[in-house]
Amino acid sequence: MPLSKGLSFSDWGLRQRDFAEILNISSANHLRSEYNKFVELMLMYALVDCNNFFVSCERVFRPQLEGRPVVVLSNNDGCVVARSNESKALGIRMGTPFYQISGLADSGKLTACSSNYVLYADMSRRVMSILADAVPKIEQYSIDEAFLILDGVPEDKIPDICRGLVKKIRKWTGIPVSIGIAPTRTLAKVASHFAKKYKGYNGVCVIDDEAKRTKALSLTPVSEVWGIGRRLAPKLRSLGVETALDYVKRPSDWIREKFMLHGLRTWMELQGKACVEAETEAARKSICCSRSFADMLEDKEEISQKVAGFAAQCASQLRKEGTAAVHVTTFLYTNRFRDDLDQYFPSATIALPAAASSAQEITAAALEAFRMIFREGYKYKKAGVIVGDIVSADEVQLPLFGYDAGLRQKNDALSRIMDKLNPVSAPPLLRLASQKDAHYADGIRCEHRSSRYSTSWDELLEIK
DNA sequence: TCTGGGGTCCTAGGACCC
DNA sequence: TCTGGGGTCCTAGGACCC
Repeated sequence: MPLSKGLSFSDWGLRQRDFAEILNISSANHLRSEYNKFVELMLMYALVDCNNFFVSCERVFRPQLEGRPVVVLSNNDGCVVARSNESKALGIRMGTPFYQISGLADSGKLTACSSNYVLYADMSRRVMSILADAVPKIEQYSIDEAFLILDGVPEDKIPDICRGLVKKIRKWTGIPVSIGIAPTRTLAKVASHFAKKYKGYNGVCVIDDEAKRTKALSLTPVSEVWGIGRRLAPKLRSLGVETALDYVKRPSDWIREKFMLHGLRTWMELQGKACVEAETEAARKSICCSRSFADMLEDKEEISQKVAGFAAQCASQLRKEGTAAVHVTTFLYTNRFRDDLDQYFPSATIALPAAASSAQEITAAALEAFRMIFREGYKYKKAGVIVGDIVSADEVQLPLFGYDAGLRQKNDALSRIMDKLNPVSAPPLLRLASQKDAHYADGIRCEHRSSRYSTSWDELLEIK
């Protein structure tokens, strides 16, 4: 099949069928036009990544932590979720349970911070708004990462723009960032790792020619590639694939057979052929609220109050986003680390007669599911509620029969009052009776939490 | 003693229908 | 009594990301 620019599918080392599948194309005519578009699309992507983000946020308000080993802990001060370069150098790994390194903290060799998501969300908002002001469009990928969409920006200007952004963000927010620039998202990720790792780049690394690409891939362990996780990395190593370069050198059939479509996408991206699409701004499909308990719980009433609290939080989030959900799932976990105890990981899903977002309806369904799965005699460590099949609130279809429209109106009205009265980031004043005094964030251990410097005047004034 | 939370996508396999 | 295969839908589980 002849194609534009004298290229054929085999030049890409791909079968036509795989190509169509990767780009999610079904008709043959469509395939040709999409392929031509694809070949001509030669965008550059820039990935902005905040360095050790949670640690950097803590350091902005406690500069004495600069240059010292610091970690940020998960909820319940359970395990390490962020590390400074100095704590990485101490050999502390991501996900390490805190009790294994609390000795270092006690002896003053390490500073451990409980996580403070209100602070991190606010700092993230500041960084993102600087980026959004500087380029035509950004795609926020996570709390600490964003892709810059540089349509219409001359390619040779991009590195300078990015170097300017690194300086500006550091100066205005105190957060250090690294930027990777490359023709695909996956390669931009690789580039950002280099920008972060080697001081000489001054925070910006560009992969824009074949020599740089090959060099970068040969220095990148396959386990660090975006899309290759902790399960696949050992499998790849056992097959003799150590570096990202080893990976792209394997034929596409081999990749396809062993790692399927997902692996093939990564393979193309590493060759510099973009096929990971933009994150669509589609609404989310589910919302989850879950917590581990500081201690294991056995009492049915106590756990049901927690579940009611998670459900109320999900409902509140739905209303905030102007959406409603059809399915409500409740799940329970026993303590998976305790081999000596009986294990039980049940879940149940309730389908509502119509998509809902009121605290009453979501909570009632979550509790119904809870009653279906709860068994006496287990020690529960975690519970949660997921609301799924989310639709926009103004598109909710009400059933014709067997449905109390008046009750729904009352429920919605009460929920609106709760939204007005309850503060955004503090325990709510108004709760359902089933919640008793349970708020989704209650009962969480956080003995090392910093102040909410950026969002609370009282706490800002405490800075010494 | 102590081990996070919140998402997405893909695939395999079972149920069911014709 | 014996025996088939294809399509669709759904769900559970596994992989990934931060």
